[in-house]
Amino acid sequence: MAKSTINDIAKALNITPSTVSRALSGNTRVSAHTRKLIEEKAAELGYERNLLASSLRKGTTDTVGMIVPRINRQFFSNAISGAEAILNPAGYNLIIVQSHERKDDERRAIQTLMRNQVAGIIISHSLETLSPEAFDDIIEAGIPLVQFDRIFASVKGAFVSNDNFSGAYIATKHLIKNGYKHIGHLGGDTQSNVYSDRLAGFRSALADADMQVDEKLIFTDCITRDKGFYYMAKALESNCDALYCAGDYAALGVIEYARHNNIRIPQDFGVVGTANETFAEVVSPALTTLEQNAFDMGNRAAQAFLNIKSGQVDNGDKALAINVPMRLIIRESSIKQQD
Amino acid sequence: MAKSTINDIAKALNITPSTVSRALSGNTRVSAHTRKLIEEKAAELGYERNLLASSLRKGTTDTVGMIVPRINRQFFSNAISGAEAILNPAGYNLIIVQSHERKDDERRAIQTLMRNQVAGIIISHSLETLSPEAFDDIIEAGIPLVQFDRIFASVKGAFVSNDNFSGAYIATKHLIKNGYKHIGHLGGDTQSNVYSDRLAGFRSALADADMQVDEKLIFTDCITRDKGFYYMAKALESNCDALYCAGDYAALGVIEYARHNNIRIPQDFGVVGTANETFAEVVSPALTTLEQNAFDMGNRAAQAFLNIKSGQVDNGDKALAINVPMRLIIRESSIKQQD
DNA sequence: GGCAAATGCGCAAACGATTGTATATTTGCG
DNA sequence: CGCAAATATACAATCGTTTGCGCATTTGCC
Repeated sequence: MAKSTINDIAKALNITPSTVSRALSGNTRVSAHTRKLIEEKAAELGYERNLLASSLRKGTTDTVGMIVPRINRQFFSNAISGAEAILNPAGYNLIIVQSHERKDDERRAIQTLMRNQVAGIIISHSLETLSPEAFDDIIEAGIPLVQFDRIFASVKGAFVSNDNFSGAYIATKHLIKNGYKHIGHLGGDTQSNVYSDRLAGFRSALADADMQVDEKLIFTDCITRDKGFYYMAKALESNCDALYCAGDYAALGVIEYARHNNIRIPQDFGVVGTANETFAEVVSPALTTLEQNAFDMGNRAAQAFLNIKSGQVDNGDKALAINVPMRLIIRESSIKQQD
Repeated sequence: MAKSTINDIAKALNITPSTVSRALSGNTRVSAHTRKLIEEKAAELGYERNLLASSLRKGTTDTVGMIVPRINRQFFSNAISGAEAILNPAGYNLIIVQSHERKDDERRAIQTLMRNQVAGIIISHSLETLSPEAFDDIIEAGIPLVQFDRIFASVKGAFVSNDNFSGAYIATKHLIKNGYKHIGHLGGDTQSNVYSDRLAGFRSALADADMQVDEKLIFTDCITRDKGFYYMAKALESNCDALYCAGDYAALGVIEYARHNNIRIPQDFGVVGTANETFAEVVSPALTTLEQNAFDMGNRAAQAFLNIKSGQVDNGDKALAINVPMRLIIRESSIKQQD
């Protein structure tokens, strides 16, 4: 019932807490005999080390904080699993906090984590966060910081991002190769590296194919299903015949608009999404989409943290800047068929 | 850079740490004048309270641990958000751990949380966990415990579950009303309350309609897409014409099998799923499904924790046993049409 | 003006674990 | 056997906060 401490064990055995501590923390000089006694007593009393006390004394915790906009997105939940897969074996616990895409929540999350003396912070910032002062605070406090996916380039320190530019380039190229002629883009807020890079990749692919970019076909606040539906209508007014969407939800809206209006995908209209959400494979027609290797990104972000922690790389050093390739998963929605 | 402490503030102001502590923690007897001085100095030094030290001394933390099988399921991520929505305003932080449906991971998670002296634990156990000894440990250690969704009835203490029985009953009834004659069930491991209750509800609905239950049409290890696909074939061999599935992924497998084999849903075959995963609305035909109000459940679980914490209810008391109703969302896949 | 109550703050002991240093005991070796 | 070295344990300080107690000083009230 009442939690037991090393002092209880010490008292019961008529020895000092220091010996108990040493015995329980492993290797230091304690005789095999007393060690055995201590271990037995500890088991008997159901002793569990109080990590608060331990961390306070040691001045470091084995907890890493991870802040993401929302955990109910495949991308982020997989990234979390990827980070876990590295951190747990390394003896760290991961604590996960959602910012709900809100700046204030994010700030609060950072504060909470710092007050809890986390060993490091891995973050993908909320879309509402436009300036990263809070991030600099983290580094200044000497806490290892790793940004992933959504990056503030101005912040010192490690980051792991998708190669959004190349991904968008490939996706757009794919639409071009399939014979679509008037290709548009449903993107997100270009204040975010994610969306500005995707837009840039889109433009670049068209330029390389000597195709004109029609600015009327570029929408930069379109990452939801509703918006996708809405802007699809707009795009059609400008004779659009294909869209590269920076998000699958927007692409879904596009597909639904097409279905409601008897526009045949992929024959009359091509669409490529981004993220490979679960529904992408299942929706009809199945959605061609750019996959982000979320698990891998979480993995690398965690690895970057470990590298900083182990002193291989300074916190605040840009040495750990990683761009993870994206992969185009080709399905039905973008394969133009002759009829 | 170097983190500052109340001692730093005290020294700078030539007062004692106790006064600083009192000033910073609110109301106690500190003059307005010194309080102001302290607050200014704290801001100047960028002071952040060290929660480890604080909690150690106070003997309690403001952190609640939540253990779920996986965060990348709509149900669990929404339940987490629901819990957050209650706990954050109440001054608690939520730390989330995944068990990955593994018994050992779950055990480790419990241990970690307890070592971190969490204020309480909210858990939906892994499917691998068949006996709940670890749960009793939690209560014995005096830590408030709330089970949600997946419940061990033998464990003392609060729980919040779906009303799986009534939900399955309604879903099955719906298929009956739509004229399906030979209805089967794709369920999960009946060692879990979730699936045994759904199976019971299914049986009960058939019984109340004076319909025979064909045991060959009941499958109890079928909650994945692949299994759904596979058992759909089996079910058809026994002339099945509708399935109530205890999970949407299995229902998806059913739909895919039907599509590949030119079986028309809903005309020739009816299907109802459970959980209302994102794809349910999007798949074609759109899937009729039983919605679990995950957010609400998380909410109530958190509320139950608060009730225990505030002393309104004893930890280990069954008084907080809540069954949350499920709601049938009727879509295309179960509406038998005459043709 | 005198006395009780309230106020403001310091002192010091916790919370539970870790760890540098000191002390006692044992061991090894010539 | 004697002495140095190694081993096993104890002592005590420390991590940063909180908090009961105590002592001044101020305030309020008759």
